[in-house]
Amino acid sequence: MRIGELATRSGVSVRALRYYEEQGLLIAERSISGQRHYPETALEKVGFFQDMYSAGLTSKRIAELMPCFNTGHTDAEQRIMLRTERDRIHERVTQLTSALRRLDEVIAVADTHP
Amino acid sequence: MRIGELATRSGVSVRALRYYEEQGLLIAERSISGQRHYPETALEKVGFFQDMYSAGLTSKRIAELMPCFNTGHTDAEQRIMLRTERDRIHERVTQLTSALRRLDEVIAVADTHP
DNA sequence: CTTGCCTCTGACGTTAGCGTCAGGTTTTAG
DNA sequence: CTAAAACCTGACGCTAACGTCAGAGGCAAG
Repeated sequence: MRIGELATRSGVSVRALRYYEEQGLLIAERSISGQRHYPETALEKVGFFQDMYSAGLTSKRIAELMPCFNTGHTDAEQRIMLRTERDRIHERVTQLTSALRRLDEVIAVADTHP
Repeated sequence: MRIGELATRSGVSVRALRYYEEQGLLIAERSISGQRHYPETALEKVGFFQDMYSAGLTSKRIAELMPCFNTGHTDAEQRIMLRTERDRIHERVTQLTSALRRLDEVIAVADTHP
């Protein structure tokens, strides 16, 4: 499929998809005229990118993760990085949960003092 | 206390504290010579800011929250905003948890295919 | 054929939360 | 008293993930 279709189906912008290619995340095949063509599997990858971005990983980190994601094979360094990111995200969940509690307290006070 | 002490005690930079003041979040009293002086309660507020920032709220949003945080009183509009932010954070926790699961899968594969 | 939508490559703009000088005053330690 | 350390106000820099033109080519329909 071409870039517009992938954009609408995956819910990201055309610009974002070209950006992913710039970053080495999602390199498309090209038609003779130079237009990008993506396989169906690109959809899944874009979803993975969104998850990772929303988890606070950088493009560079995600690029480093792609070999693992594609082949399921890793070296020692990659496994360390995987755990590092995992732990970072986990800590972030903890932080967010803490923020959530604080907001809930404020909300509770707001409800009893209307 | 002065800005340097608050910075070290709260773990944020002096620049950040001045930035908070720019954003209307934490306005210090001034000595005659113009130096900022903070009460002890500033520590708690800075912690609150950090929680909110880390939860993805903007300075503007946090500024809107401060009346609730300070006085415990809210109007209808503020209560709506509180719930909106709360829900946003909750959704983000869900996203992060999803990202965490994906990473865990990759890690699991990595461990069984060393 | 041509209309209209899609795509291409640059390349500059944006936003937020600070970092980092520069150049000058104030406070503190000895 | 003096030197170091801390503080002040601008003001420019930075990064990341795109947004947003501009200008030009590509492609299915009528």
